[in-house]
Amino acid sequence: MKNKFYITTPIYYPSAKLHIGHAYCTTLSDTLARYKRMRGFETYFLTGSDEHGMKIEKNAIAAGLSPQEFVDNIVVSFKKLWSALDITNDDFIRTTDERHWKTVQKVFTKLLENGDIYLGHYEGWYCKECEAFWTEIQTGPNHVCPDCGRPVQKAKEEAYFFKTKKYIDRLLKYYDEHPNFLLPESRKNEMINTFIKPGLEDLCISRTSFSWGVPIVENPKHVVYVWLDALTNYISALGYLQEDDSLFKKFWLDEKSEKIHILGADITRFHAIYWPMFLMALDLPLPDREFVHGLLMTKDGKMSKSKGNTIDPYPLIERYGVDAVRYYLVREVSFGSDGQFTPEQFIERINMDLANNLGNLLNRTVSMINKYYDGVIPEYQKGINPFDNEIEILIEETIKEYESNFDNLHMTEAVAAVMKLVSRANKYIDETMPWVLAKEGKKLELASSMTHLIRVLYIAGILLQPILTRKADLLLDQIGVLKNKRTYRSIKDEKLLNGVKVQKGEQLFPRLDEPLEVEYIVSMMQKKA
RNA sequence: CGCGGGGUAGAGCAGCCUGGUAGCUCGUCGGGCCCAUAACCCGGAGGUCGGAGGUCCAAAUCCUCCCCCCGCAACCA
Repeated sequence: MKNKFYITTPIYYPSAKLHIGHAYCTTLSDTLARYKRMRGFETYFLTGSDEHGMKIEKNAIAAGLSPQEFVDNIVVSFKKLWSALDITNDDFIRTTDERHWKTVQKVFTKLLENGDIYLGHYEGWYCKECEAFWTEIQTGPNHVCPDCGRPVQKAKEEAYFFKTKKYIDRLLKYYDEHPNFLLPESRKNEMINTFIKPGLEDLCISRTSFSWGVPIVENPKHVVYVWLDALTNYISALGYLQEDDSLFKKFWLDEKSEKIHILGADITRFHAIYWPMFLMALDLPLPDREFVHGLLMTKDGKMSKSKGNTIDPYPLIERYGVDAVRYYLVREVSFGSDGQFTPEQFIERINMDLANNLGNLLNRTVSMINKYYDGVIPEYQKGINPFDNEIEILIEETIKEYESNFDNLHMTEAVAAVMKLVSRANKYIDETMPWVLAKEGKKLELASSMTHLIRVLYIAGILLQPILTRKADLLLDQIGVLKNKRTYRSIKDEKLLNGVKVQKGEQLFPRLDEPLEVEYIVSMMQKKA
């Protein structure tokens, strides 16, 4: 059995502000990391930034800064966003970190010595004005620079290439033997049909046309080009080929560690084809799973800088709180599918699930315990009311469903299962009608009704901790759970809350005025455009 | 014929692999309740499952063709 867990997000490119799509990916990863920690796995969660390349070099010059100053500024904003979203990354790797450079250079040397790399020529369409190479497809039929619109010329430059052919068979075999390596499954077929079958080209891994990158020791006019640099972050952050490689041994080499990369569809090819090849060439174990999440789109399609339809997560966090935003991201779109962000659905999701269902259940339950028991929770007993049994069984089922869904990276479904239990508890109030039981003096039945509701709230509070990083605790505060009883191990303890005093607090999630809030979000979106 | 995903109730989605009463959330209409955040609970209406053909006792589901939307196409999660 595995007892360690290593999870990574992609490293984002600091050429523009992060939008809600980035927040989506990182929040889901964080939720998974928090879940694993809660389940007792020793967990290491990595995110970071991919800071090299010509685009950064150019943007920096335009801003009158050195490339390093330029990325330093933007990375501050990355870290600020992750902090606002309560992201619990253990490390933040920057490709400009010295430790990363060292590892990349040593990796390059190793591949060169092993004969996996050769010096050749890269041929492409070159824009003299922008000093940039473009591909056939990027320049379009008229062969113009996608940046400045001027005509481009065919040009050649010396470059190093990685020999992919050597590893294709091994890669296909790995796909076969590890059906869960690349998820969802359709992605694997896409890789094979689109990129491998038509004949995979060798990968260009160096450039001489710009200098903002990791210099190649053996030939310093070259810098390492994109993917060999970027993908290596997953092991450079753990200390691979550095003085202290204890984390690398613990989380990458140890068979008891599950290694998982979360990534977006657009970079699947690099993660699913080249990254395993690099690792094979280095004679290192491959990741256990790579999960390709879907895209969060707006009504105008994919969010992009050029379309100007990106959603900034900050105003949402400020106005609705980190819990609401995290909940929305995890719950609204099934992890692995594409989804659409609309202001209406954002507000409705918060109102329906968090205010009406969860918040209201807490509120009505605590009110009744105050009213009927002076706030002291009575003793839990099974099977008193006709519907008690059903609730008891559903609690067990919910926990099972939650675990198996989370373990299979179905975070959306895991949360949905919890909310289904909460909803069932709201119904249970109508079924048992505690106000009638109170009037008729049916003490045993009334007590049972209250304790079953409390138990559902307790279970929900614990299970939602990886998502509702703050409000889950506020919920548990209100039902009087001691801080040291908020662990996963305690959820089986039915006597836990006997005699505990509830503490009615503020509404957990106040109901939002939908038309008003939709208007606010829309105005915020237009301000950006 | 570039590759992939999709078209199911007013909106958003599941079901399709392994054919057999079309399901979920929201909205809508009617009712209930009074513990609660105009909330909660119950019930109803609303679908020729993108189109055409085929296989079958039986097709949303399998096969063929067509139409439409979206994404990717070597640095936008």
